[in-house]
Amino acid sequence: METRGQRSDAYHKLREAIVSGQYHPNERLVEASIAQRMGAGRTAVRAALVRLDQEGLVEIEPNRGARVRLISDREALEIEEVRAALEGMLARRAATRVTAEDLSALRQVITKMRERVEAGDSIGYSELNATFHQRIWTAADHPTASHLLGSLKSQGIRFQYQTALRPGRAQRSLREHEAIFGALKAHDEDSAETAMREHLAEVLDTLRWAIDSQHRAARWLPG
Amino acid sequence: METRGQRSDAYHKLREAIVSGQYHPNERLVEASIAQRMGAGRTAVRAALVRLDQEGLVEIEPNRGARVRLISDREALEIEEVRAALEGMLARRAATRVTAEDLSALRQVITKMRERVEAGDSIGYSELNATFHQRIWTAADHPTASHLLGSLKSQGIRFQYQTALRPGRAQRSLREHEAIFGALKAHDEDSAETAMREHLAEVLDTLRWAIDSQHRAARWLPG
DNA sequence: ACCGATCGGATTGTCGACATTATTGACGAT
DNA sequence: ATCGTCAATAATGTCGACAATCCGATCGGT
Repeated sequence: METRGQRSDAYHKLREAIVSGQYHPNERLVEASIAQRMGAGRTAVRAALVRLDQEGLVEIEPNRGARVRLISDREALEIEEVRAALEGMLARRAATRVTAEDLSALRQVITKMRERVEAGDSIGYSELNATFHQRIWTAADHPTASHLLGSLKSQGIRFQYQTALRPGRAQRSLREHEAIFGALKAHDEDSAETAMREHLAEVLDTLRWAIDSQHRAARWLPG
Repeated sequence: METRGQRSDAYHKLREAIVSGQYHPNERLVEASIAQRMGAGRTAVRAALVRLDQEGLVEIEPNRGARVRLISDREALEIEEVRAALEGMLARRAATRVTAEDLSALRQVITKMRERVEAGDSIGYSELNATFHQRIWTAADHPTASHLLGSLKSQGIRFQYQTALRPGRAQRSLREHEAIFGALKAHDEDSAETAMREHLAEVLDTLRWAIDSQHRAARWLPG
């Protein structure tokens, strides 16, 4: 019964390690050391790397090994665009399918969000934001899109908190979430989709701003 | 210089074999026989299977091997929905980026499509349809979305030709493509997106119809 | 005749060994 | 001093062998 423990979760472990930032972008992932570090065989690690490569979290160059894939600024923006398109569709679907439980759960999340905004806790807000969106995914009952969104999310993780830095963003974001909630509660497909799209268009704008100001900073300090 | 040939294209070979229908859905993919059949080692085949599993074309059950994944009717519809959302976004982007060459290429494709419709050649039409859409992808210049669409397309391949069976579909489809072309030519983002969305909504409807009539047929023959 | 246990073939999962390939650093010629 | 060559090293890619697992068939008891 206690034979488990060495399970083939090398994939999950490694994935978690990358997403949580234990390995930096462009850092080399040497099979042997990883295998030792997590008590798995090199074979299992290899398989995990192949999966992560296909998933876009890792890049394998033939005969040159694997490294954590660096998501470029441009790509981060593209990911956000795809997310907007997909979540817009999901919001539409969710409008006709939300249950009472979904709605009450969403309402609770919004309440907590409001608290965080007032407390100035932007990282707490960010996490609530994620749960809000994911609750909509489940309400939309659309495994295909949800799967893709999950994968995209883990790729864009590096940029997740940068959008929270913009002054006044949290308040606006909160209002946008309230609008989405209202549309879902009214079971209004069109409003739900447009509200979600407008929200994510704002996020996209904020991300552009964050990336831009990052570039400005990079030019000042070293020059 | 001719040492190549044994490259690790086991993945590409196997993928092509599956997509082109050489292996049927739910058919078992035995590592040893595949390895022999394409002159690769079992290791390479294993890696290929892992990638294909992550890609959704193959399903691996631990200790029970791999089989060609069967895409359910529901999933086919979901895939088509995602495609609609993504291509709508791409059409919008393409509207501001199409070059003169893009437009002339698209015009040529439409001309050929018209020929096919008049000739009643629905499979030829289907192929032109694919090139039309893909040309828009490249015009949109959005690698992230294009990559996802390519992956989705190969999953839904089994349903590709079923939508052509509906009477009168080709004519309507042709008009829809013309509308998309007009919007792109006018560099009108909004019309481009809505034209594309309406087109794919029609495709989605046709797919629903095709699946439905399939079920009807299945009840008649054996019952 | 039915049902459960058990055995055998087939297939997958894992490991270690070895060949292949890049990369680094030292060396020597110009 | 600079460049190219070459050896040393480290990591990846591949293979064969063996263990673990699954599935079906056979067999014996009731």
